[in-house]
Amino acid sequence: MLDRLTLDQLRTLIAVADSGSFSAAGRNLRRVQSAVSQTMQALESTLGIALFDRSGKVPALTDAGKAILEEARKLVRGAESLRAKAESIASDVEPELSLAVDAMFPNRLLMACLKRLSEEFPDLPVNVFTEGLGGAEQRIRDHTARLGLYSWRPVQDDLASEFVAALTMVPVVAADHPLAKVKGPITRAILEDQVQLVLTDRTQITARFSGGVISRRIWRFADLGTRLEYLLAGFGWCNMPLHLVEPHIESRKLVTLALAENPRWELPIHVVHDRARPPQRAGRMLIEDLKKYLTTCPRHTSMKSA
Amino acid sequence: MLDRLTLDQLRTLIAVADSGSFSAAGRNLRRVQSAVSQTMQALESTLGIALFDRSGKVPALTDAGKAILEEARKLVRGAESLRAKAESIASDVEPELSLAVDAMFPNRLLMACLKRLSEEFPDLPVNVFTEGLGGAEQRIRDHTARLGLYSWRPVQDDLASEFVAALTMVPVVAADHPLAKVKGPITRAILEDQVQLVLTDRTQITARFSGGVISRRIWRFADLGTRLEYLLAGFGWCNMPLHLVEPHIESRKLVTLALAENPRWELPIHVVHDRARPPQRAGRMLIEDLKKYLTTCPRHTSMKSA
DNA sequence: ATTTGCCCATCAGATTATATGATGGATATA
DNA sequence: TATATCCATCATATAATCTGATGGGCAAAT
Repeated sequence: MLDRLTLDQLRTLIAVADSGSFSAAGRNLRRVQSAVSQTMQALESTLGIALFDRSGKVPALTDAGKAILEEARKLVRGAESLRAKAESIASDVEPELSLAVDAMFPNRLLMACLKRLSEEFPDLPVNVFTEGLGGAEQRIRDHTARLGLYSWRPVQDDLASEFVAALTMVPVVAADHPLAKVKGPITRAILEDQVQLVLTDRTQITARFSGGVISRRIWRFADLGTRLEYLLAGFGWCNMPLHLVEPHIESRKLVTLALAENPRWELPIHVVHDRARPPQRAGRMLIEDLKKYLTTCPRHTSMKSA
Repeated sequence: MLDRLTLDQLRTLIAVADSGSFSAAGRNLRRVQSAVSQTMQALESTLGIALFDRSGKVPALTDAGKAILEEARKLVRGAESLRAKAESIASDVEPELSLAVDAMFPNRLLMACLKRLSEEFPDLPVNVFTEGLGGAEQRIRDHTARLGLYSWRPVQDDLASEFVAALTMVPVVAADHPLAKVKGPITRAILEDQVQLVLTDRTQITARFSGGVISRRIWRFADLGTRLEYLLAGFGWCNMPLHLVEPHIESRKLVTLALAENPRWELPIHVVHDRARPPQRAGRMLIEDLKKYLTTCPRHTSMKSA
């Protein structure tokens, strides 16, 4: 034995501290009391300090013993972390799964897929980050998320993507907005004078991307929810995912604009990961489920899949 | 054995990775090669993954092996940390010693004491933080320093202190400053109209302490060095520790002011620690040395000790 | 092609460490 | 006093690790 300190000694110390006596620890560890006694003596001998005051009926931890107990807990947690890593390698399952999802993506769909994932991998920690423009990609790049679900930009050598869905986008305005009263197709000339409510990128990733901007007068918002509120309040018009505005259209709070150009268009959504960090079993299962769901659930009529 | 993972297995893995082969690792660990081979097999069996690709002449670490190696290094460092803690408990020596020292304290004296400390405890890491007004006490409070050497304020229930020295303070001005030309004692009325160069507290600890401020016109500095430069440049007067200005006085760059009140006064310096964190052997030795040095070295004539 | 040096896996047996069960002493409670 | 529970120590059984021998393989030098 190269060095006499062992993880077993430390686990036994923790068991003694948590159970209150050597024999209780032995019962918990399914060992005889004398084995616990000997292991504690071996640990004291290895470290060269007294961990227990044995003047009472039951040995009491010394101050030194308490300090070492704390270190022991850290070390045993580290060992559990190493074991977890080995297990995830062996099973080809991620130790955890972090998703960065565009705020436009339909949450009901994602929740259904994540519920199934949780049933298959009950111990898998899952983080879901809802992000605005550019935020999801930023998370892939800084490794705070493993998978992204967002409108992906092409020509990215370090990122790999798969098309998952096309999000139907419609131009809408509040029912009491002047644009709602225009008869016939709305030309670009009419739109240019109206306020367009535009999403802005908190990051610098899409800073130069100005696709879809038609109006000369622009109000910018960093998140979809705030923009929707201003839309409903009649401040201007914008393109919105159909599934997010359908209830408001049906309740006549919003009106679809009949544009002369681009009346409806599709925003493609991809699942994206860093090429150096491909999805393992859990991630791959989630991706397959997302695609399957989009094929087999026609009630998501605003969605299209490959 | 409660659990088969051992620190010895992990140390052996590290030795193999660092030396390049099982037999080289065995030589480093003073073991036969077959013991290393068997230990690696036991580790692979314990974790359930292949750590080595054995198709070549020398086993090569797999990707999984590399990932586990990294975790192994963390864990072995944790074990070393626990051992260091046990050793410091056994020897009643601090694991490390951090000092927060007032910038006015004579560095030559402190260096001599620290040199002796280093000889007595060659493995003791030492940090010295030189601080302006209030900075040293802040470090004691936020536990970034264990001992402070500064002009201590009384009535601090959570801090304990010992008087170490009295620092002689003298009012000085640049030789070409108008104050240097005044004949006879300088009254308060004269001083009040001149710029006084004052140290200010970066922290809030002594924010309300304005002792020693006489002039109506005040320039504030956060550090002693900058203040000295402005003093030498003739911007104003101030009280300085004698040992810091003695060379300038002798070279006639600075002149001592003959004040009608308080011509010279003493700034008491204490060694301070948090009551909950008393000095152990190393700290106690340093304190004793500081006191002894101040008694036995009369060439530090600007210093007084208890 | 042969020789030399170095590498590793496996084996049998020696050595070391750990677990078990018995024993006796101590403490706390009824 | 009797009972229950605790621990340290001991002798022995069991398990784990180390050693040295053996044989196979690879790479470089002759």
